[in-house]
Amino acid sequence: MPTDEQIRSAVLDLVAQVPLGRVTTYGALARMLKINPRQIGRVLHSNTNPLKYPCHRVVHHDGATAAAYVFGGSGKQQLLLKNEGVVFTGKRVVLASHFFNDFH
DNA sequence: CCGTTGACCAGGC
DNA sequence: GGCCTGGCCAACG
Repeated sequence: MPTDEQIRSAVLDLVAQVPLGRVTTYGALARMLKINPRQIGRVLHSNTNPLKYPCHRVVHHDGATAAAYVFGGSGKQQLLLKNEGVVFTGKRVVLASHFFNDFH
């Protein structure tokens, strides 16, 4: 059994792999690590380190941005993503063209 | 110890 | 797509 510390670093490691202009979802990460999606959110929330881990590239399963993004809310997260060239349809990311799944 | 909460998700309407 | 419901499970008070 992996310790929660291993889980934590595994999540952050995966997030760090998401390239510029691409995104992934909480659920996708959760399935990869065989854990509950809520744990993903917990890890990202308790480890706000935007400089090292691009947590703004993690969105909801439907492409919606995180409501409680620590840096300034979903609006700020959208701004950061748009800044990387991510295309939106209204309030949600176009997952069809930006979803990243080629993890190591 | 226990009820509540929450950076979620899938299914049904 | 939107709204509700139930399930999930660790963290918090």
